[in-house]
Amino acid sequence: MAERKRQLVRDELGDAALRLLAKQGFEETTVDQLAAAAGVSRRTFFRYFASKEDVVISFLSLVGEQIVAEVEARPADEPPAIAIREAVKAITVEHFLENREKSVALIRHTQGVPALRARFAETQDLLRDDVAAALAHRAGDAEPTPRQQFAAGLGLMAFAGALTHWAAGEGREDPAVVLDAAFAEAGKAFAL
Amino acid sequence: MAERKRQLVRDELGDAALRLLAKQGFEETTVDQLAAAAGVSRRTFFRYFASKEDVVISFLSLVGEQIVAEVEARPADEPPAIAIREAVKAITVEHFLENREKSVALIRHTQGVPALRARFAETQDLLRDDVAAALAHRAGDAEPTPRQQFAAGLGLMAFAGALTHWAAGEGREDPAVVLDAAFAEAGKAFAL
DNA sequence: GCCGTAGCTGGCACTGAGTGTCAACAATGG
DNA sequence: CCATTGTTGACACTCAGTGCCAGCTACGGC
Repeated sequence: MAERKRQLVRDELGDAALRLLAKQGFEETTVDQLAAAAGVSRRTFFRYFASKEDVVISFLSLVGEQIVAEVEARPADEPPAIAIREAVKAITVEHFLENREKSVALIRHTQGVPALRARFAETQDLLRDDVAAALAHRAGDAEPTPRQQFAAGLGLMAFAGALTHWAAGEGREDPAVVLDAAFAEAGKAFAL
Repeated sequence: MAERKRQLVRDELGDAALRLLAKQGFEETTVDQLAAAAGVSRRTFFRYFASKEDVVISFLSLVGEQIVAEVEARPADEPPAIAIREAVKAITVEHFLENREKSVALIRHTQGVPALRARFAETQDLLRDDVAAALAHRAGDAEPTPRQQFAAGLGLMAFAGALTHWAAGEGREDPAVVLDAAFAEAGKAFAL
């Protein structure tokens, strides 16, 4: 129950921060202001978020964990491309359709602010390892093969591309359709 | 000629920095120490490198520029996968074979230090846009298509994978062979 | 109800990255 | 010999992130 309270505080803190960031811009806002906006000290802010970027990015990396779990749960004989596509589809639809406006704003910020874009690239890079490991584990291998790593990376690129496209259209399109299109294009990337 | 001198100073500075970083580790070394090792002030260091990570990464992003130029120079009817592969091969062989030890150390550091790995992911992300633009320009398009973006991304992933593999083997293998293998695997990433 | 203890909080001080500003000091050209 | 331009070092400053400690709360045992 202490765990639950901690999560509650964290949500509260994150909401206040996102509101302020949306109003002032990321680079123009200091951590002191974020803490003040939520009514806590700067020190406490850093007990809930490892960095200023973390407030924005943690949302994405939460999605990441669930994608990994979903990939792992997919049938072992399914091709990697399909497994990732369906995993991403399941999680995305669930997460992004509920609070569309917030998601669109979040994605836009992540694309537009250099520091956030960098952090996004970083987390995606780390996530790639985890997805590749999930693919390997699902197939009964101990170590991911290069091909599984490339599949994971390409799948996440398709995911990111779909997110960008979806956010550019204000989130009006059906995520499943956008994702299918992105994965189809990604699959033809190296077509001769 | 002022330009040339500036480049000279920059090289000198970079060399001294890399030597110290290799000895002490990246996180354990402050910018003050890097500056002192080269005999300049901290302020001057930042006139030549935008950040501490930049000393290590700028080498990679220099390679990036040349890859873009090489892609652009490739025949327009060549498939993207081949164009990127050959472009990367040409640049890589030229750059990494000459000073093998330095390259291996650089790659190892980039993989091992979280901050550098993050920066690498970031620059690769930016480079992807440039490579995609080069592909588009070469094909006569104004804007890169999603497929070209995925091709650029997958090509750079293959590049990075090949670098890792090559550095893991102390740089004893033939880069061209390693790259060909990586691109072959990458091409099968989404095979069904 | 009393008390130790465990977790959370705020305040403080500190390190280290990165930036703006300015004065001193070449080097260069007329 | 002088003016101009560019480079450098020094200083001060902001801000992110961390370590440390003292105070406060809540909770279970007695």
